Order: sequence, then C-alpha cells, then structure tokens
Amino acid sequence: MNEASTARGTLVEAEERCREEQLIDMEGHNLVIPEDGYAWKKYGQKFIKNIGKNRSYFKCQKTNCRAKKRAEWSSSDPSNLRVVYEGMHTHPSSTHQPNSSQQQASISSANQYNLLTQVFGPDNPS
DNA sequence: CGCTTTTGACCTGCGC
DNA sequence: GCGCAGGTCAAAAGCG
Repeated sequence: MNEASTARGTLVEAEERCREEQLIDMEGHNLVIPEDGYAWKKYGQKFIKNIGKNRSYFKCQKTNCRAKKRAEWSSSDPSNLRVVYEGMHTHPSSTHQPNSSQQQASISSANQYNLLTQVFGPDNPS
C-alpha cells in the first residue's frame, strides 16, 4: 500500500496529524517560535476574530515537503504561543540536533505543552 | 544579489 | 442572495 500514496493522502488530509505546542518566552516580551529543524516560510498572517488571536501561516520550504505550520498567539499575551503542525515532512530535518533523541525532545515538549494547555488553556481564559 | 518577512487584496466556504 | 471569516497568493521592502 503505497506508503508514499498513503503518506501523501494523509498529507492532504493532514489534520489527523495535527500537533500542538506551546512555548513560553522566558523574557515574556518576544514571540519565539520553536525551531523544528525545518525551514519554514511565513506566507501570511491574519487576526482570527473567532478566537481573538493572531494567526501566522508557515509553509515548508521544501518542494517535497507539503508540511504546514500555523502559530497563533493572543494579541494581548504573545507569551501564549500555540503552534499547530499540519502535514508530514517527507524530508529529514536540516538542523538535526546533537542529541539523537530528537523524538524524545518532542515528547518532552508535548508533555510541557499538555501541561501548559491546561494552565493557559487552548482558549483565552478571559 | 538573494532570501525572508510583511501587508494587502482576492478567493472560497459556510451561515443566516 | 448577501455577508462574514478564514486562508492563500503575490508584490514590495528590508536585511544579511
């Protein structure tokens, strides 16, 4: 079954692979987006009235990579950053880390994001 | 000179 | 049928 086809189909569907991460800037002043080791190109930014937050749209630079990333943060609290990964990378990370446990790092981030999600909440606590 | 980022406009989909 | 929201693409400007 066509792993390529499956991967591609899944890629198109994409959303099932959605991932969320939250990064709190230590300085609480600048908006910092977690480096995945991939090259992202910002292709748009819009204010989502529905959630009252800003949303930035990133696309993978790789032609073979149709992965997309969207980052949203509160207009009043840029520290609350929410990154959603859409699609899969068909190409290895350019900037691999010295640690071979990159996946573990992701898990750690996921764990942290989970905790933060509870604290900050996917929505604005208002 | 090349690449990246930012802003605006346009298009599509859904809801009323 | 019209309006609103969200999403994407294109062009231009700035920086490295």
